[in-house]
Amino acid sequence: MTEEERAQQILRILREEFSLPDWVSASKEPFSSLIRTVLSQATNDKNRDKAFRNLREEFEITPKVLAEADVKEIEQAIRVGGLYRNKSRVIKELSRIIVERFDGSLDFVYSLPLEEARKLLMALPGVGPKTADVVLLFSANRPVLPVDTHVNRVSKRLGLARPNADYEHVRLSLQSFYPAKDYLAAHILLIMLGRKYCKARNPMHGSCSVNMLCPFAKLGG
DNA sequence: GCCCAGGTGGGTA
DNA sequence: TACCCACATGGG
Repeated sequence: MTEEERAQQILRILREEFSLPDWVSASKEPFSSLIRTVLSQATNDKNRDKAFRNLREEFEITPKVLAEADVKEIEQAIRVGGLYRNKSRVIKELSRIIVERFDGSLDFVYSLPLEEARKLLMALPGVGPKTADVVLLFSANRPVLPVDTHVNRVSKRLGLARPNADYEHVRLSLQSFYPAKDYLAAHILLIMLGRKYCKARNPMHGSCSVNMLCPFAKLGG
């Protein structure tokens, strides 16, 4: 079996094992997508959602409104999400930059060449490759496959990326195995696999191939 | 009480 | 370039 065939088989198994949530097909407005993604950094979904709801109750989620908002009020709204001092500063500051530099709009994510759009996003404070790629994929359906902590770990354990690969290498490796139409599904499904079977520090989950509960036990090594 | 969660940026060698 | 660390709440 070639690497490509193996990668395809992995995706097939994942599709059988997990069902993609409904929201996956809905594309989201890029600015609110960016704010949600910043709030999600190193935080669980529940707290991210609470923080986003609280923020939306206090403020209209637009660059103009958030650029002018009081940082302390943003802090109070998003506190439940954790890392709230950093994130509140980041939200205000990136909003200000979007107003001043991009005329208050992230519409460039739809139109600019992918690498340019990516660079512009990553130049915003608090926006690294993961956050930029999530916005590009989820709101503009651009062909990038975001690598979060689960995707990174699981990809390496399944041999979809080299063990010492950095963010870009993991992303390009995964993208080379799948057609662009599958990037979203692969991203979500690898996360679901990581959450369920391949915990970071649980020795029982040290390798998917030795955990008989894991669907990849049947793939071996 | 301890560990983890859909990262990023700043510092050090 | 390659690590190391702060950031911080809530849930299991």
